[in-house]
Amino acid sequence: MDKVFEALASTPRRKILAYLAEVDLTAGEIAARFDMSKPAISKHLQILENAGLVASEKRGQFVHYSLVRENLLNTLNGFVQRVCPVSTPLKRESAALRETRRSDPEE
Amino acid sequence: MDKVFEALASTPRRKILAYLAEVDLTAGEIAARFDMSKPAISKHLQILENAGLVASEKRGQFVHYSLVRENLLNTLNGFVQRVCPVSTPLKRESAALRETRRSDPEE
DNA sequence: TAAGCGATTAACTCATTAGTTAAATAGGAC
DNA sequence: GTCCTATTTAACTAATGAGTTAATCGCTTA
Repeated sequence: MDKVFEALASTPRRKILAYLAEVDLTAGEIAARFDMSKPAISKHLQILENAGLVASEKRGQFVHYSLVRENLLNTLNGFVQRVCPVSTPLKRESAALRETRRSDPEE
Repeated sequence: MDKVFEALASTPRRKILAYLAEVDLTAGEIAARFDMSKPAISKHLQILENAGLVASEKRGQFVHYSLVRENLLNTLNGFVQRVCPVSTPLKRESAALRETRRSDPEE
């Protein structure tokens, strides 16, 4: 959880997540979208992966990155629950996502 | 938004928010719950207030701090929307909270 | 096998953050 | 006014984070 919030604290990292929300990308494709060196992006990707927010898969010489939505939702949901115990915020979202994944042929 | 995620990146600050979710507290009462100096807590509170996550009110020599739920929910909601556009996560929560506040005699 | 490209690691710099103690500010009580 | 308490500000230190360039690793292909 600490790692997730730590990872989310950086604007470029949140931007990476936003890109990956649209489509899976290789490290190079991600780097091309930023005005920043590749090693810098590589480090950001490591942090995101270490936080469980993205997954990487090496295919040939490319490394493909994809978003891991579940951990993000669970973490934010858990925190919101603790701080705003008024109702049940992201529960429906998480449930909906799990449902989506279950019927998703990929992955 | 950057400020919010920045503020949430610190464990003690998230803990402060959790305390304030239960009850309003003075700066001293908050500091008493941590193994940390008062100036350190004061700085954390400033960061939280600057991010719009807490509000302070000086009453006599005490400064009372309270949680500002709306900004937290809106920010997290907005981000989740961008990254998980699958459905409508925190919208109901925000709506419910606004409803609560509207009919709340306090504040 | 040599060249080239994608990606990461290494080594380093610079700026920022988190914490400290000591001092200042401001209210309340005597 | 003087003292005491609550809180913040100032000044400083130590650790961490974000970025750089150069070097390395691994895969592809000619």
